[in-house]
Amino acid sequence: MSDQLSRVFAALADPTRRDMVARLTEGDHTVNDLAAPYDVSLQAVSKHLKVLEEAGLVTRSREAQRRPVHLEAEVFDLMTKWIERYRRRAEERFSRLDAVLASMQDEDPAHRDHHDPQEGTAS
Amino acid sequence: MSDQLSRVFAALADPTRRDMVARLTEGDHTVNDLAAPYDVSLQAVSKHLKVLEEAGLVTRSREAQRRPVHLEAEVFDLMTKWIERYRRRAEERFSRLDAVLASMQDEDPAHRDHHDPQEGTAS
DNA sequence: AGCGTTGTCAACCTTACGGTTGACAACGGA
DNA sequence: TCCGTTGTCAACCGTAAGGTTGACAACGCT
Repeated sequence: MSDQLSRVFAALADPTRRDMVARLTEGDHTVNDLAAPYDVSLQAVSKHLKVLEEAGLVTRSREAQRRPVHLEAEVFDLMTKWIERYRRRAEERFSRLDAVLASMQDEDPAHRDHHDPQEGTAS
Repeated sequence: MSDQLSRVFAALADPTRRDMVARLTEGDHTVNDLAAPYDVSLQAVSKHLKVLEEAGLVTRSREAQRRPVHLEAEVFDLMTKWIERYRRRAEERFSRLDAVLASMQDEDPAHRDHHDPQEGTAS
């Protein structure tokens, strides 16, 4: 679980943590505040926050004895970039496939061009 | 780990599985084929594929004794939707904050509106 | 029919995860 | 100064994750 992308995905794999992130989009919250809706101990929530923090999704400052939690939405970009990169690749592949199928319908089925689309080097 | 969104995030939290997904954007692969680059047993790869399959990211058909693995890229939308939804919320909040700050400079700082925004249900 | 290839299933091991309780630090307010 | 509030740290527990090895099913080939 070394790299950040893994930590971000792992952090968001938990429904409680996703819900916390969702609520933090409305503004900063204290830990008690965040914990209120869930039927778990405050300590458990504290642990969840640690996970979110280590993923870079959240930062915690100090304000007297309170510890306001703040969402760092830029980290979303990390995921979006990864997802969009491979979604795009998959779609390009579909287009290529469509093209091949189209040319197969167009032309004489006897001897087809074997398009052999260039294999892109993975990552 | 009941809901699909959790399963998808969890599936992509593993670097090996992310790499498999990345390679599958170039086209279907057999299990042995997929396993080749990694320094783990074939059985481990088989398990990874099971995780990806249960997350809906991948399907497996049959072709003689081979079991070609196919990427189901539509599942990406699940994540993108979730991410974009809350990213947008966070950005809207920034805009509102900017507006408040602007009005605070403009107006008398005595008493401001307390917005108390409606809590969105995270699903 | 027998063999090699391809892949899964089952059992097991170790480590990480999510939860608990108990102790305690840090701070504001009476 | 003492107390309540807020939150973290540490120890522990049960379960799931990711890895291994061994057995074996399913199929093509000769």
